[in-house]
Amino acid sequence: MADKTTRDQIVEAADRLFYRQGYEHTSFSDVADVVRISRGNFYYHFKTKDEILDAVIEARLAGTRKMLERWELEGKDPVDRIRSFIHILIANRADIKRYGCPVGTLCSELAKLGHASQGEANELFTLFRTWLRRQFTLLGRDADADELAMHLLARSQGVATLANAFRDEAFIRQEVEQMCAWLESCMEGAARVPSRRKGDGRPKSSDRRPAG
Amino acid sequence: MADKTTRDQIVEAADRLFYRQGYEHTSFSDVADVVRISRGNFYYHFKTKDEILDAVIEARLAGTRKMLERWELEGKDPVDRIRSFIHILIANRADIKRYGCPVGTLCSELAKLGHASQGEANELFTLFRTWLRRQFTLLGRDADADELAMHLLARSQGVATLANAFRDEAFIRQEVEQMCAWLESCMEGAARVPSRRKGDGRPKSSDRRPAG
DNA sequence: GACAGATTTGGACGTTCGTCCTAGGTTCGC
DNA sequence: GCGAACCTAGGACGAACGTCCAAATCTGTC
Repeated sequence: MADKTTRDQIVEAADRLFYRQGYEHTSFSDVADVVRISRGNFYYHFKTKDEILDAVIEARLAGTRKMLERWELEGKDPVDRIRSFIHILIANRADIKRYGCPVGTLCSELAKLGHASQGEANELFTLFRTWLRRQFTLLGRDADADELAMHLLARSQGVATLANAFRDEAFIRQEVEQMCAWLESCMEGAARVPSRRKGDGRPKSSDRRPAG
Repeated sequence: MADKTTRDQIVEAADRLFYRQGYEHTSFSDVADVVRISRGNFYYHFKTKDEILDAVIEARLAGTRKMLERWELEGKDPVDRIRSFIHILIANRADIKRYGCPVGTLCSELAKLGHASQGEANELFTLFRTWLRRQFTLLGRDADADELAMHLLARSQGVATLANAFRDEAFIRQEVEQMCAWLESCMEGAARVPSRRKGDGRPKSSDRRPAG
């Protein structure tokens, strides 16, 4: 902690505060109080508040990419990897209950503000979307991989929103279980996972697709 | 429009602006510009900004209750009524794409602000939850009616969040279709709808429950 | 037409915000 | 141990905010 640069400390504190209080509702003073620097010091590291936001988003993007790579390596097959995604709801349930989803709430807020960095923030969603899509493609669901990815993303978002509103962790567990069951049912009758090979002539996967 | 009281006009304009820009990001001046009154006039009708918010929430609650009653009357059976709920996503797709869900985004914002009116805003969710639960109960799903209601609420929320982030109306249609299919599959093998009678000794409904 | 109550006006007030500047301190190569 | 580059402190600045008030205007009644 002590050897981190001031800039990193600012970004880290801003990240946490933006998540907990929202971007607009977090002031320079709030961040300064946490990092223990003077308000004027910000201007040396960032010219505007928007620049801090961009740095925070960039940090989150980097963290997310790293996490997805880890899942990619650790998961023994796509189903297992997708389960990793679903289970972040469990891992972060306490924060989600109190503050909602970090991605969803940020994107929603920036959309309302008409903020210029909406696109960058949405990239966070796209990261998950693309990653999930690849997993479903690997499972032989080429035709509707994106649809399935978006479906799963949406369900996670909804769970986070309601868990936050009702302050209900049990609901998270409940829905996570159902999402995992849905994932299993998705793969019923699907061909075995191709380790690496592509285009192994599997029949079209659109014969049966429980996507809801 | 002309014969509406100033107070009603304020609430109406604030409602729209809170939805589109967020509560905190909407100033007295913004509302004043829309209603064409001076900023000072607010104090005559409302003592604080929070009071306006409470009035807006109350108006939304009243509107929602009325809508639910209408669905109750117009729907020929619970499945049909639940479909009405699902289809608000279609009816409001343009607004949802641009501003997200009015309920979800408000609750999320107030949660981040630590605002005192969180409870009142969440009551909007509870209204839907209770109504949906009753519909599922009428369908004979007593045991998991609340679970099903929450599930549907969550999915709607997720759809709204993603449709907003990706500015994607097609995704709304896609998911609505799947939700309707899910609703049908929910009722497979379920007893016929009991018109009014309660406790007709139907067997426990937990034998088969596609809730995900 | 005068009066009383309801409504509206425009601006003052104090606070907080993001931004910006300047002066002082620290670090490190030479 | 000196100078340059890096970093920080503290406060000034104007703008915007929510709040509040005194005066002006409107409305209906007698």
